[in-house]
Amino acid sequence: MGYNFQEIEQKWQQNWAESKTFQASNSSDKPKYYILDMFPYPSGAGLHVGHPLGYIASDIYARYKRHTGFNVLHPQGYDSFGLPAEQYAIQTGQHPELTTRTNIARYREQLDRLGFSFDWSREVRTSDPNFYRWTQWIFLQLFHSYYDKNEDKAKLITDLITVFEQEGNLNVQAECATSTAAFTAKDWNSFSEEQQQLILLDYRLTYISETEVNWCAELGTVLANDEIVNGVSERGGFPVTKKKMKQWSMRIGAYAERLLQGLETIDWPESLKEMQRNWIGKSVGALVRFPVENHGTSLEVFTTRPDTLFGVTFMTLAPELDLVQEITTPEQKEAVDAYIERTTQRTERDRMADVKTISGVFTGAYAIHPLTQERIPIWIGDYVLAGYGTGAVMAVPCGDQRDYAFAKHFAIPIKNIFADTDISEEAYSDKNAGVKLQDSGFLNGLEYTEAMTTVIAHLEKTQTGEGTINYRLRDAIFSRQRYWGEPIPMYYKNGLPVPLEEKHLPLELPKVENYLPTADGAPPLGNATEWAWDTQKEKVVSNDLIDQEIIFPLEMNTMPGWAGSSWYFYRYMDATNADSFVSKEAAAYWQDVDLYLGGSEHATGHLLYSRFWQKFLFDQGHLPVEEYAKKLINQGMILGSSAFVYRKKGTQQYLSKGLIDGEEVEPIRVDVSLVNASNELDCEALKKWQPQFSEASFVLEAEVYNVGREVEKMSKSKYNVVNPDQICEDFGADTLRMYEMFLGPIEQAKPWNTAGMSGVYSFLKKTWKLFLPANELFVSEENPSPESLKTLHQTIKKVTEDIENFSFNTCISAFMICVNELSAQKCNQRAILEPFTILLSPFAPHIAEELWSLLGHKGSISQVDFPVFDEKFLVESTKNYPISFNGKMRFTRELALDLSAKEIEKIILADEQTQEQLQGRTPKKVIVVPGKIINIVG
RNA sequence: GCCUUGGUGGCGGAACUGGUAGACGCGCUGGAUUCAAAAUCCAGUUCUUUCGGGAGUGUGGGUUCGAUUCCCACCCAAGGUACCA
Repeated sequence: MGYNFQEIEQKWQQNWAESKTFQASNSSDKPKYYILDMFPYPSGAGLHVGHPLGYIASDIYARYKRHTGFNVLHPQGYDSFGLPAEQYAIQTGQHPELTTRTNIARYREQLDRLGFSFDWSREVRTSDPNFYRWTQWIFLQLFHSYYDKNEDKAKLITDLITVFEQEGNLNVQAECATSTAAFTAKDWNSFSEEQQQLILLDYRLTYISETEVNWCAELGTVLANDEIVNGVSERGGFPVTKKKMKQWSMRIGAYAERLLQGLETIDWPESLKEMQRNWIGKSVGALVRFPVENHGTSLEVFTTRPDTLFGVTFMTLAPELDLVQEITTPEQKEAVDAYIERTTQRTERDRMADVKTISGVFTGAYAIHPLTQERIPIWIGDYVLAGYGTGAVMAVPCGDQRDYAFAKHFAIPIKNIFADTDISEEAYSDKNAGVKLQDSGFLNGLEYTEAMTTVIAHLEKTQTGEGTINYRLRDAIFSRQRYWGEPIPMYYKNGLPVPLEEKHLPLELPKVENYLPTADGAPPLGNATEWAWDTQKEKVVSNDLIDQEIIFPLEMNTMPGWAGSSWYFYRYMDATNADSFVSKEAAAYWQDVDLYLGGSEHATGHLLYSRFWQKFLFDQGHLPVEEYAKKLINQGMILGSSAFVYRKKGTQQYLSKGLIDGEEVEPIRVDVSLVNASNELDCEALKKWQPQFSEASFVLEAEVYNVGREVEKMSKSKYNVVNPDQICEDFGADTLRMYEMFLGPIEQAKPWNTAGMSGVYSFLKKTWKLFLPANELFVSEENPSPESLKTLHQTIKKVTEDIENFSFNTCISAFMICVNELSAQKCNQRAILEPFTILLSPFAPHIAEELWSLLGHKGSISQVDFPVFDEKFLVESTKNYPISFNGKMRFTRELALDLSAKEIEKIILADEQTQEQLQGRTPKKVIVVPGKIINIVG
């Protein structure tokens, strides 16, 4: 019979499910360990071989941790809100919930087949009302909070109201909209309810504002910056334009500094931390005020180089700035208006396309230099962005390349304030020590660092500016014009948003007939007939009943994809709690995620937003820690290898790969299952695959049609998806698990190929044969030989170290060596085979369970203690004498310390083994380095 | 451009704090077994060679008795980011 993986795997998967082997408890004498995977979006294409990569790795680690005495939480769920299900609904009219359910069932089936040790009793789905009621609840908490800059934490908005009533906002240090005006307690108390609410909206951590958004007309929705790639939508590749809309936003900017600082406390990959740092984009510099000539106002600019203040020869404003209209002189008005008109018409895409083109217009106005009182011309130019800093820059052409190019282009004077530098070709933008300032008043002779502190001190003393810190991170837009997402629990009374109360959650998604935006441009929820809030009956009622007194329209936007995923990892701790998103006790027990595994593509999305919510919920006392994931590992994607056929233009003739040179052909992707491992196409199968190929004729080379290959992301639309089911069928889950780990380091992206599968498969067969050489268990109770013990303990050492380091590919090599050696030793002692089975069980759990039970054990192997490495079994044959010889010879450190070169030479010549290796030759040179190793050059 | 990571046989990839480069697997070659094939087992496999050797970890330098590993400069690839003042 041999190794019957199908029977074994089915048997143990069933056994685990029935005995609830992997259910975690929320209390235990053992230390806790929480290992988390990024939960999948259940797409219609099903699971492909890339998905399980991370899950296999985390499963190995979770199983290892159970073996080493931890109470392990290893849950799984589904990020089940999302655009694809909605797109599918638009096309087919099927409710997204229905398709999502079907997809989840399929995912579950595929996941189960791989033998994961998930605790499914804690499964979560973000689209489940029992889950999203808590997403909505967190949204309300954010709405009821503001950020106090003095205490550097989020506080309740009711506290802020108390302050306003007593002393107005004059002393309030809080994150708020830039437009918020100052008011006294008296003012506040005289404001109408409506005015008060509008002011509070400027302070809330989630707020409504008119924002310029990335609008994608084809998708009918707003996109976040990270959903846009190269100026087109990540999904579908549709054009994106700017549009002003009323949107919910999250004040993530309030947490910029803490998000940055927090990175120092967590063990995440350096590259990912760097990405987040860049995204937050902290710059230290100064705000400088330039009074505008003949105007009451002054122009405020942000600069990272206040030391170059004396080098300013012009100012540039972003064309969108309101101030531009105010200060433009009548003579320049026409030119300025024309320029503004031109820039607004240009889409983001156009603007990116010609970064090199320099454009701008003089406004006719002048600013007064705060230190020299010189008149500085004010220009506008679209290289200045309205959304960063103050939307205005002081231009120092000698020190900034963009300013330099602008000045050259418009023949504006350039003043060199850097002594002994050449700026005839380009600006001098380095901050090197040694370069002294000149022509810079009281800064003359100073270098960068000194000049910075001196000038900032001076600005602050003369009240013309101050040192400041600026962040690139913008507030996150939270509204989506989509159906398949969490409804925002708000209704509108007199145009102002009013939150629902906690007891009214969840606010469930209404039924709609049509998932597209309405004819008048409202989001899909505008199609719902039952989408109004009755404040008396406290329930959702029909839109027809809306009046101005008690029944109001509900918010029609839904939440973005990252809402549910920003906190789901706490729900696993207490998945069925109906009273809170997680109980205090469960959160106190599990605390945080010890190890989080997922792709780096979420670096500036999910992984940043979730840290933000975490800090907020921590501030409000709902969670015990400020960072939720101690350690994070990025697993690399498994890429697909797409296959191409080449159609001769305008014909039904397909040329083999080697024949396309010099021909006009169009490459067409074909399903990879139609191609064999040597890139040969099954032509008959292709004809049947799609109607467009039914009339195809093939031009072969050497009797076969060779396809072209290209490595790219695995995706249904690229026909390069390889699905794990067939591999489980042919080789078994244990082989697939080990093979995916054997493919290479976990962090690395790698193309999928099945070429090496047979190696892993034959390893498992050899393992089986080691226990059952003649289809029957053959195990002796004798004491094992020293060599077998040595092999075992070497393997224990290597496997333990490699698991701890997540170096699973080398770990599997160690297993292969071990089995080869034990086979060669004809080892069949229980004392060796039993520990070996435990070592193997995290990787190949099914075969390990089977062998464990064959060895006569009752119960699952999964909780058995992991074998411990014992050095005494490693026979120290190499202790005092040459480890080996190959032109060089190595001694232990102790020996090298004690002996001189001459003495060592004597030992070498006296040693029989060495003599043999030297084959009669005498060493030419002996090099002794005290405390190190000795080289003998033969 | 900037930031991050990486560059080792025909291929995927090993090599701990500098110490026998190429572990392990695939592929390939030869052999055993078989009527034959599959499966299995054994041996070989960086390149080069006049069989003594010689060269070799992207390129060029440097430090060291000794460098894939450390330092400098450059080239290339992947991912991120971009008129961010």
